Amino acid sequence: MDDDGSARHRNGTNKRPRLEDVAARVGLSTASVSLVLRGVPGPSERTRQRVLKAAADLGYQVDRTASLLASRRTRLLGVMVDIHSPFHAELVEHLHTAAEEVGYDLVLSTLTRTRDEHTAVETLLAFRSEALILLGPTAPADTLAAFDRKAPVIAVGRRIVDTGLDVVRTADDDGVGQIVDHLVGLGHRAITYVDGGRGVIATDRRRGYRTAMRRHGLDDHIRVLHGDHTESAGERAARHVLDGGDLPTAVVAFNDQCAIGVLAALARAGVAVPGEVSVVGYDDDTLSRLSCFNLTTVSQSAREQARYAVTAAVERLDQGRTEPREVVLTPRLIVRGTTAEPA
Amino acid sequence: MDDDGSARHRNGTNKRPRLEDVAARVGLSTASVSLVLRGVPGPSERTRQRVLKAAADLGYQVDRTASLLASRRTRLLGVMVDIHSPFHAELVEHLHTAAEEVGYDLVLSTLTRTRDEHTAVETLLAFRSEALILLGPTAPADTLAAFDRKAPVIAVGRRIVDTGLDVVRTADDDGVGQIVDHLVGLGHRAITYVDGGRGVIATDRRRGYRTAMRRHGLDDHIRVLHGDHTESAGERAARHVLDGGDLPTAVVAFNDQCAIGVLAALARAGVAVPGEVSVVGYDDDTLSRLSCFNLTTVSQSAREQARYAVTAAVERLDQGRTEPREVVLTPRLIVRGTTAEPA
DNA sequence: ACCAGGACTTAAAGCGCTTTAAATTGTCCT
DNA sequence: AGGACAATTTAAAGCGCTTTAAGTCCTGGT
Repeated sequence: MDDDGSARHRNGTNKRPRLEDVAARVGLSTASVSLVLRGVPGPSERTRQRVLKAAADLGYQVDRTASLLASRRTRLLGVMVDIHSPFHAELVEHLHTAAEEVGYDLVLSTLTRTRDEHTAVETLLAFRSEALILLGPTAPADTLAAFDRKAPVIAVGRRIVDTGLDVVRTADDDGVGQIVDHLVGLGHRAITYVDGGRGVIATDRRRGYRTAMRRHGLDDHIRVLHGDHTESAGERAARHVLDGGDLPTAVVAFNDQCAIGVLAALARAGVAVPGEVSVVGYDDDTLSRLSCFNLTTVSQSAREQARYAVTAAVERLDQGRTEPREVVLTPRLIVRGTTAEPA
Repeated sequence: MDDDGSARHRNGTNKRPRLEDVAARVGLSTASVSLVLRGVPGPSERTRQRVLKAAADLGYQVDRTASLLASRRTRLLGVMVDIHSPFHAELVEHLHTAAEEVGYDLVLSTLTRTRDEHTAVETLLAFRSEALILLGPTAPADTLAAFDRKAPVIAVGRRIVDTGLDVVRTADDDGVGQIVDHLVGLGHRAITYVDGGRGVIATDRRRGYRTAMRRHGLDDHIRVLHGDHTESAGERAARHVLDGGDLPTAVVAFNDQCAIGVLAALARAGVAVPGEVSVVGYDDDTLSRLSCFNLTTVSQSAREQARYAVTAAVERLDQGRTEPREVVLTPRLIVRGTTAEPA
C-alpha cells in the first residue's frame, strides 16, 4: 500500500497497476508475469508465488481490452438478449456457466425499444465477439445470414431454414403434441387451441395442435381461436368461447401469459378449473409457477439450449466446423394443477 | 489450425478490414481516417466523403478493444444487474438511452447463482468501465467502498450511508407512507403490514408504515406480520391473519410478489378484494399490472433513476465532482383495483 | 573442465487504434 | 515573388498485454 490511498479515480489520470508495475516489483519481465498470471506452464514455482503475491499486493487486475488486443483471440461470445424476457434471463444464466466451462466469456447486448437487433449485433461485433448467440432473433433470415458472414451466428429458440447458420431450439409442435396427448389421456376430446399470431413459433405450435388432434382422430374437435402472446388475447378468446355457449373441456393456450388470461376470464365467469375446464400454457414461465395459477405447461429446458448453443459456438471456433447444425430439443410437459379429467 | 483466411469463417473473406485498409484504399493516413470516422473536425469535406465511402465499401467496423486501448478514455459505464429482475430490465433500458445521449456506452454484467457481485464487478473493471452503476447491490457498504476506490460507484435503489459513494434511490418510507395515506383516505383504520425481511429496503418500508400509521393516530392498529419478498410469504401471512380471525380491512405487502401471495390466500378463503379487504403491493411489477390482479402499488420511476445514475457518473467522470451525492426520488402511488373503501 | 540439454527468462515485435506535434499545402497579402 | 497564416494531413509514439524466438543458467555426464 505505498500508493497514496487518496489517489482516487479521476478522469483518465487513474493509474491502475499495469503488468509492468508487477514485473518491476518482483524484478522480472512483463513476459514472465503474463505467463504466471495466465497459468501458462513455464515459470518456476518460486517465481509463480512471488508474482502472485506482488499482483495481489498491488491489487493488479488484468486489462481485458489490452489482452484481447494482444492475443489474436478474444474468447468472447456475444449474446443478444431481450432483457425483458424472463426466459432469456434464464438462458443467459446457463450460457454464463456453460461458457465459463470452456474458457469463454460473455458480452451481453440488449434489445430495447430504441435498440434494434442490428444495433445490438454491431455492438457485439465491436467488442470482437467471436461468435454471436442470438436469443429469439426476429430479423429476417437473410439479415441473420449477413451477420453470420462476420461471425458465426447461433440462433436460439427460433426455427430458421436454409441460411446455413446454427440453430438451437425446442420442437414446439412436439410440445403442443405432448399437451394434447396428456389431455386426451385424461379423457378430453373437446380441446380448443388459442392461437399465438403470425410468428414462426406460433405457426409451429398451431401445427403441433392440429397434427396431434388428428392423430387422436379428433379432427372434428379441432378449433383454433384467434389470439396472440398476451394475457388480454387469452381473455378475449375465453370470453368468446363463454359467449358462444359451447364450452370445450380443455383449452390449450399459445403461451403462459395467454393461458393466464384464459384463467382470469374463466374465473370471472365462475367456471371451475380444472373442474369444468382444463387449461394449459406453454413456456414454464415464472408466472405459471405462481401458486395462484399453478399452471400445467411445457418447459423449454433453458439449460440444455444454452449448453448446446455454447457447444455450437465452440465447434465453429475451435474445431473448425463449417457445416451448419440444427439442434432440436424435445420440450418437457410439466403437469401442475390446471388439468384434470373432464367432468 | 491455421489462423488465416480460410479458417476464419466461411465466405473466404480474410480478416476484418482495419483502419489501415481503409486508409490504403483512399490513399490517406490512418490518422485521417480515424479522424473522419470519429467525426472529429479537421479533415476536409472531400476527404470525409471519400473515407466514409471507402469504409462503407469495405464494411469497415471499428474495433472497440483497440480504440479503447488507444484512447485514454473508454467512455464505458459498467452496469451490474440481476438479470432475473424485471425492474432491473427496465432500468437498463433507460440507462441505455441516457448513456447514449451523453456519449457513453454500457457494458452489462449479470448476477447469477454462481456469479456474485464481486465477480460481476471484476468483469466490469476488466472491460475498463470508467464508472460502476450497481443496481440493487447487496454487498456490505465497505465492499462497495472498496469498489469505489477503483472506479466511481453509483448505487441504485438502495440506501447506503457514510461511504462516500453516490446513491440514487427512491424514498421507500415515503412510498409506503403514500399507501397508508391513500388507505386512510378511503376510510381504513385496521391496516396490517406484511414485512419484507432483514434488508435495508425492507427496513425503510417498515419504518414508512409505522411512521405513517402514527401520523394518522393509528398507533393501536400497527401490526407487522413476518414475511419476505416471496409469494409464499404473502400466503403464509394471509393465512395467519385468517386463522387469527380478526381480519384487518387492508393489507399492505412489502412488494408485489408478496401481495400476490396475500391475494391468493384471500381468494382461496373466499374473502372479497377489495370488497372486504384492500390489498396493496410495492414495485409496480409487471405482475401487478396483470388484469387478473390489477394491484394497487407504488412505482419506482425507473426512467428517472436511470437518468440520475448516468448523470452522477458523468459528473464524476467529466466534471470532476468528488463530493458524494445522494439522489432520493419520490415514488408514485398507482391506484388500481385492489383498494376501495372498507366495507 | 567442457558441453549438451533442460529449465527458466526475457527482448522485442506486434494487436488496431488514438493522439499530438510537426509537416505539408493552399491562400492571400504586400 | 516572398511570407504569414490557416487549413489539412501525417509520422510516430504510445495504450497494456501476448507471444515467440532467443537468450541465460544450471545441471550432470564425460
